[in-house]
Amino acid sequence: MILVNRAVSTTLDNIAWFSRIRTMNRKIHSTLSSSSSKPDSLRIQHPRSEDSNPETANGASGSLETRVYTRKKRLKQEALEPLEKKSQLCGLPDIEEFAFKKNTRSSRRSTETNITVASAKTTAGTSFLKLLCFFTHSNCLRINLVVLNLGNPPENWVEVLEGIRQMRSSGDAPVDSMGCDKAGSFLPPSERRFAVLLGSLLSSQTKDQVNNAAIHRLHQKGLLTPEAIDKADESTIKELIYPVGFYARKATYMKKIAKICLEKYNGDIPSSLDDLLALPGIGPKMAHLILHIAWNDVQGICVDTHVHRICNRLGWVSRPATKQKTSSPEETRVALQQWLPKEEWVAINPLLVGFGQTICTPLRPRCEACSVAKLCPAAFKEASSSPSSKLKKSKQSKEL
DNA sequence: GTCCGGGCCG
DNA sequence: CGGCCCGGAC
Repeated sequence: MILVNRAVSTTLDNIAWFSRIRTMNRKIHSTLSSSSSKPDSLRIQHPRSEDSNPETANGASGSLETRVYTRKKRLKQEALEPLEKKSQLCGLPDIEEFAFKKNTRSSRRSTETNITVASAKTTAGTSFLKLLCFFTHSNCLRINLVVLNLGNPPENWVEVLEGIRQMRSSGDAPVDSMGCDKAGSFLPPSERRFAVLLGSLLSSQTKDQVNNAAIHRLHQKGLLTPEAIDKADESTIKELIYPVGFYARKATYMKKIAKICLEKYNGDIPSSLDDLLALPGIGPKMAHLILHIAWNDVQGICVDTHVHRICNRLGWVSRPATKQKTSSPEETRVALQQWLPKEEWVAINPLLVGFGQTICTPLRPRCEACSVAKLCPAAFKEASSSPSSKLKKSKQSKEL
């Protein structure tokens, strides 16, 4: 069985291969519509003959006989992805998106094959039309037709990233000693994931050591499972996690999340972005983090204030059609995802967080200690400002 | 003493 | 949007 998926994300309006997608989608469409309710078979040909890209060669050759299942398009509930909206306006036919729902969990990317069908360079950057093929755990071959748009990456970003990596490899930042990724690494999968979720919840707005200790105390009391949290007193949880910021709120969230996990997810944690976001106390930053760590699934970049601040200092992100800094982490996330290759999406967070803790600090960044300062537009410029100007009524006249 | 932070709530 | 939670870093 083969599942066909189209995931489109692009900022480009008029690229030649849009017509290719249209053609392919029409093919799929007509195949589907002629098949009444039953799934039908479909031939997808590799356009290798007209494709000069060497990557094409790594796929299976010839054609694939496939069965196609689709499902009706999911309702878009948020308007935050201008890219997707735009692509919808381009008049692409609605081949539905096959989203893996419940019961489809971990490790589905192990056998992924990445075939570039076409690529195009434009003033807006480079875009690829790719076929991503992989077997799911239930032995379905899943095919994703993906339009990847790499917007114009900033000059020298590779060099900058490499420089930061080197700075980070020597002096170690707090984030290295303990991220929530270590939480419960000794536990069975489902419990480990729950522990990861708790760790993420606690760790934000909190120093890592404090969070580490809190997790440790919870573990000692056997409170790393949804069942245990559900039964435990909220006040008990409060006391155990106490030194973390917002402990009262977080204890409440933990109770609610545990209950939801038990009732809706059979004691596991949600595996989709949307379902994670629906949990109380879980916003975009933590949802992406949890998806990375617990499910090894990369839907987006985990952008916290460090990533937000540093990307803006480096001039890596800006508001659409302007050169202004992005004003929120969410905006930064979308902008960053437009050009940063997906391979870096997971690594970028710990990298920049650590960098932000040690060198590119919010206040008075240590540009003199930064090896990539010469490539940084903001180097030696900021005495007291960061992306969000936060001088309300202050008398910030002293201090440098 | 003031500001910070992720997410929620009004 | 801006206030709120809460401890800790300036």
